[in-house]
Amino acid sequence: MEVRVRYAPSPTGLQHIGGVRTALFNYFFARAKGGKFILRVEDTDRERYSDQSLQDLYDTLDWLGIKWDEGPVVGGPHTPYVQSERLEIYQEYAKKLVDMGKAYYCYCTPERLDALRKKQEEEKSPVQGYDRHCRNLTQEERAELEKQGIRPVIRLKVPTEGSTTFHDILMGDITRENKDISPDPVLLKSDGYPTYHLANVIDDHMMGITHIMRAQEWIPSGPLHIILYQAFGWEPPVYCHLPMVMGKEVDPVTGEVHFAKLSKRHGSTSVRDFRAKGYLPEALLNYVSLVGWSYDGEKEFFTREELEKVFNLESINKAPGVFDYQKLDWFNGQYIRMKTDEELADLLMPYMVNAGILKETEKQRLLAFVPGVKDRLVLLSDVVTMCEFLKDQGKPAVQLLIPKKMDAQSTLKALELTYAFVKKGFAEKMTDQQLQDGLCALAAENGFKNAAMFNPLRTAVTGLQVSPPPFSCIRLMGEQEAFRRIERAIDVLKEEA
RNA sequence: GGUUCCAUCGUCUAGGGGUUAGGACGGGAGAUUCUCAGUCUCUAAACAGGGGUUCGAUUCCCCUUGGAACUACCA
Repeated sequence: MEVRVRYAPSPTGLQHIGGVRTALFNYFFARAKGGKFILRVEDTDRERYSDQSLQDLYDTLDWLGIKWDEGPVVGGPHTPYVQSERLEIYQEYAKKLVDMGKAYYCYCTPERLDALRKKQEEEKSPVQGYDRHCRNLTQEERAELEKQGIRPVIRLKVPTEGSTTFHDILMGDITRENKDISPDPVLLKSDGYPTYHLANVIDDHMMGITHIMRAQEWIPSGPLHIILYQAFGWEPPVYCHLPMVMGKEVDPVTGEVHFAKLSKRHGSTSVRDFRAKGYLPEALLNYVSLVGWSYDGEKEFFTREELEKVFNLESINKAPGVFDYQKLDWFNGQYIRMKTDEELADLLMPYMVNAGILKETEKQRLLAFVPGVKDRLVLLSDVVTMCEFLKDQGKPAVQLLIPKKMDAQSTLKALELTYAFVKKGFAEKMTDQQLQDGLCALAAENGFKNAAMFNPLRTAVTGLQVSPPPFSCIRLMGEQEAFRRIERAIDVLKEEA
């Protein structure tokens, strides 16, 4: 049987790491099995829905290179794939359940439910949730409430006795006493929209989903969904609950470490933010795939294409995993280093333009600068701070120009020699490597250490003591400006000497 | 509180009845180097505790402890 899996997010916020991990695992599994990956938009929460969230979903999957076989935009045999366009289906099936005596209309007001909840909390009642007030209303009582114009919800009749078990490929059998299952959850809201439970079960069935891969936070509702499948007389799909992605937080006061669902963490975990900071899609995809899944414990670099072949359910971990920002950073640096200068320049350009450092047309300058920063970048956005030196700080302080164990006199000599050489080198269109080798040779000839040549040059050109390689900096800022700054530094040294 | 799930270095993980418990990030040390990075080498660091089962358990079972999730007309 063909594997059919889906990613079914709710467009109520930006796509975050946890969601993307679920999407990825579903997608890879489908590809590895030669099956179909379906995208379904679960936009049944009208209060929290936003168009931007939906757009963000598409943008994110697109950025990661994840294409869906069926779903919105691309269509498919089970159109529509957007739940708000399938309302009649849910309503019809909900009514069917009522007709079969497996669900019922409930007229309880939000106020009554609130009061109930509060009371249960105050009394520390071991029983929580709906009190099944409307479960056994008579025809007359219902007619009366209808007359009052109350729009009812439809609730599922959860059996009060016995237990329900479902099988999870990772976790094994999971059983819950029916009395512990959410008492008669709402299936159809008073606005006519379905809740997750209803819509999810109906769509998964109608769309022929074979494997449900979702986060472990859904385990508690597993039995509930089984009851729904049974009520409809449908065969439930295979379940595979994915370990959660956790965030680590250290209390700044007590120093206590604590963990929580990453999506509940403060701070940015949206993919859009990662993207904006300059994480590469291949790095994020690679790292995220390794939270909760591993290949052999050794190999950890995977392209998307490799994962599409090699991903398997058996190697998914059961325990939740902590999202490690440092390791992600490391991956990002590694992937940056794998880029060609040309590719990296293209990736960096938007950051330069955005920061007002370069114009779109100045790619050649950036290209000349790239070799100097490639090994230094962790995030693409780091390039902006690495261009700090472009700002003219004015005359450099003498102490900054003079390297350790040298004086103004010798530094002056070194910088003059360096300047003469650099000027000539640029005039002769030497490469960075030639310039570097040449300057080292010059240092040796004159009994200077390399640092005696490079450090004053760096400070003269950048005004800083830490910077990308001087020649790279010169290429980015332009020879004219660089030479002006060197001459100015020479003047400073002359005054001192 | 109730219910359910989980448990190998700080983190992600490999392994599995008999191993020097392996790798990676991060940490530490060193090398390279014009600064910072990067790169290379070395290194410290783990089977939560207690009971079983067994000739032998980190591995299988139970309990404890710890962590997490759920407990909405949100998904």
